Amino acid sequence: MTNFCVHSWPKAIAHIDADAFFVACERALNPSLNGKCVAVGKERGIITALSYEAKARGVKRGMRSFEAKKICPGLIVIESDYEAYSLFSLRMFNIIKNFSPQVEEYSIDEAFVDLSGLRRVFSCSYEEIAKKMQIAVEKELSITVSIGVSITKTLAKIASKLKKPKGLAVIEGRNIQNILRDINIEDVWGIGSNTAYLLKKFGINSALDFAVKDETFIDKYLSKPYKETWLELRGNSVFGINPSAKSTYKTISKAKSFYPPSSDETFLFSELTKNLENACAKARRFKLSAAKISIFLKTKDFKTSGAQIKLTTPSAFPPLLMDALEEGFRYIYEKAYSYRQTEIVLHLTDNIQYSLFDDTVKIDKIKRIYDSIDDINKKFGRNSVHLASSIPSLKYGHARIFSMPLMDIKV
DNA sequence: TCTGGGGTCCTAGGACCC
DNA sequence: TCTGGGGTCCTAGGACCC
Repeated sequence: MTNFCVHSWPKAIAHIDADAFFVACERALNPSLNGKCVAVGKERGIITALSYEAKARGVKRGMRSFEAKKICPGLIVIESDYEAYSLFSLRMFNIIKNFSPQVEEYSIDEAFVDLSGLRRVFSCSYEEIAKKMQIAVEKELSITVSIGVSITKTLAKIASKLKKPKGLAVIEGRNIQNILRDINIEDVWGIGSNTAYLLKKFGINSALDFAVKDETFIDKYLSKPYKETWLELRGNSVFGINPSAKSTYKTISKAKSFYPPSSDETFLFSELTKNLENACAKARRFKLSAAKISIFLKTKDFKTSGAQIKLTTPSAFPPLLMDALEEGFRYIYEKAYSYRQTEIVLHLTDNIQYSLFDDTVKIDKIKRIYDSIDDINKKFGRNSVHLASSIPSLKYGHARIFSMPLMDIKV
């Protein structure tokens, strides 16, 4: 074991984490929800976010709504409204950017900010800068955030959780070990259940146990990401702040579970077709094309089988991907199994090149058809127009204006 | 917790090439 | 034909995150 000690502020990083964000947005829009047990996720019947009041009654994320209501009578479950939350998120990031240009939009309700050197600018301590950010967000958006300030991202993330909600905590270099002593190893950012299980076999139960392990142990048993986490816990900043807003994707996936599980070939294939159409629509919005598609079927006992198919020509138009989809489906589908989920993953590229052998005239026609389809779906809602083969999967779905047997269109 | 949906990064191992 | 070493690229799968 090695001890470590860090002095002063080699860097100052804040982690800002909104408190019960989705519910907070709903409350900002509808204050009558204040103080009540509230949860979001009505449309799927699964709790995706909940108020502290509901949490106190034992409601958990991922719980079915009806179960949650049993534990917590009077629980108000509302439909989630991602567009509204995204707007709050955007405004929250903009407020934070008034304090520092070095803001990483880590998730819809979290940001990392580099505050290094700003004490002079604001003529106050890092803690006081954080306090100002907290007040600014609450004043302008009527939502509260918790902030942690420390010398690495990993430590800042631990700090923001210490006093939630509406908390503000600072971990200074000389105080790291005292704080880490009380943090469970599985609560460290980057240490998941598998690694926590492994570490516990070596008697590492707290973040401090891990941080004081010597380097030879880390090198012997763990890979790069865990070594980085280890360094960060010891006060060596290795994860930088990435201030560019996310603008593209490497993969786009669409998955959908259903109940009861099914082994019906037509139904499963239509589910996949729908996944494919939704994924392609998103890819087209970002002007991306799939170079490869992955297809997954998940059985009712959570085993996954999958296939990957490389496309000769990258594309984001379902009709041009249907052969690949079918090929992959035939390869993995087995009658004997019941499946509970289908999933499509598009592996994307942004440079679309047509090979000499591709029928560019046909591709161009399909492109024009999809331009209108995207327009119609935008005006009338998702799935207004879709491939005929995805119809069986829509029988319990949303209302649709009309459907078009696209595959039969002569192009 | 018998498990929802959407992402990213890392690594080991195979293919292929001097 | 045999022998040996070393590099790059790609992929599938695992682990993690919110």
